Amino acid sequence: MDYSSILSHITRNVQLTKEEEQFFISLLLPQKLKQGEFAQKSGEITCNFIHVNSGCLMTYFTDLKGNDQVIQFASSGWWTGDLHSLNTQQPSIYTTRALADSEILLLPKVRMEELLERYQVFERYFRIMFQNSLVTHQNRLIEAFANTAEERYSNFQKKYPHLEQFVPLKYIASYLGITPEFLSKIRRKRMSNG
Amino acid sequence: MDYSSILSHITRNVQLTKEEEQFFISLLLPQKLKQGEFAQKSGEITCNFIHVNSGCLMTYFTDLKGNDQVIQFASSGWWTGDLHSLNTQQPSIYTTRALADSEILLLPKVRMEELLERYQVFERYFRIMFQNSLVTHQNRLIEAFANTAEERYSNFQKKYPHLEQFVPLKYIASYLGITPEFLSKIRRKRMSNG
DNA sequence: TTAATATCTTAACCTAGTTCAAGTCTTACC
DNA sequence: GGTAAGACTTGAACTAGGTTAAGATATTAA
Repeated sequence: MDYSSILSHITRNVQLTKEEEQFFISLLLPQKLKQGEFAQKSGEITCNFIHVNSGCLMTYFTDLKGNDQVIQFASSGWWTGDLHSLNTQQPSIYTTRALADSEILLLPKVRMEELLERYQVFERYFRIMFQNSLVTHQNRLIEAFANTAEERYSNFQKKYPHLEQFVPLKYIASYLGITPEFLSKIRRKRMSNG
Repeated sequence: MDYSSILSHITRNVQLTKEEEQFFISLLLPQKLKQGEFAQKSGEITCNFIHVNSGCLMTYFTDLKGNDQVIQFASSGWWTGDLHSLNTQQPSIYTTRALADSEILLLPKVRMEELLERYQVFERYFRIMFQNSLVTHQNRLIEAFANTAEERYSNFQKKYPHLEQFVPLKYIASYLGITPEFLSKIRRKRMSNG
């Protein structure tokens, strides 16, 4: 397994010594997923924080009516998984699944705690990472309320130009908070208007 | 100014020595706001991270059409402000304003950096705080997509029972992502159905 | 190659939520 | 005390987006 991707993402924010790098890598469990396979199923307790090394995963939530609601797409360089379940060790309400053949690195909860205890630089790294992630989520919230579905679709395409090629449209619709039928309408309207 | 509230919120997550407590407090700038006054205006660069000691603040975003979109209410014990502007030192798109007479504590960006440099325990505190905040934001996102306006209003009332008494309804409507008119309708329907 | 299954689109009809305009109730201020 | 301004409600007309159901296009499996 290639660790250069995850290390370069970390060293964008903090500097690591060789020792810190080595220890960090020693904690990670590499795993390969084929398209459609699960990294985490809802109902299970989340034991690992997940880093995407290559490929693409999505996390979704199945509501009472049985509808899947896509919360997040995660491609190379992203952390994903259910933080709430990881923190509280309650069963997760989310499912995380590979949209393409993917390589992921699992950081088990107890190992992560060891890491944070031992090398303070990782407290800093995760503080910065969560802080940035929070900003992203705030933006998505504004996006969801202030824009129409069509605007959200445009913004999605700008932001994730590579995703649309291999993510089924129904999941994109779900991510945008609309039905696949309505996304179809938007796309059709676009075609005729140029 | 009384620092027991902020200290107790911190020591819920990490332990502080007397020295760390003292240093932390020495960085804070107390400020009193009367109802309606601004803690931060959009267009300005955010210099401070804001902690609410008493009272209540709201943060909103004014979109291109001139509509205010309420992002967050923050009452005693909450951190608020614009993290994106604080990080990047670009002008903020948010306004933060007192909904009631309030006491706030400002932690200036440079002081915060000093603090994190000097006492690692605060890296840990803010890491945990941002991590929890992220979970809250994820939940709000699901809430926004998966529930009707009426369900969101019910959940809001359960979650913030004290707010409705002094927050103007139009801001609650904005927080819920609907128009004041439609909130009126929901309330009316509720009355007649019991 | 064919059946089977999942994805995507179309169209008719339906509803949650918006827009706009008017009217009531407070609160604040000269 | 009168009037101005903001907050809340009401109702009628409208629209973004949902629902249902059917058909068209992949994609997969055998």
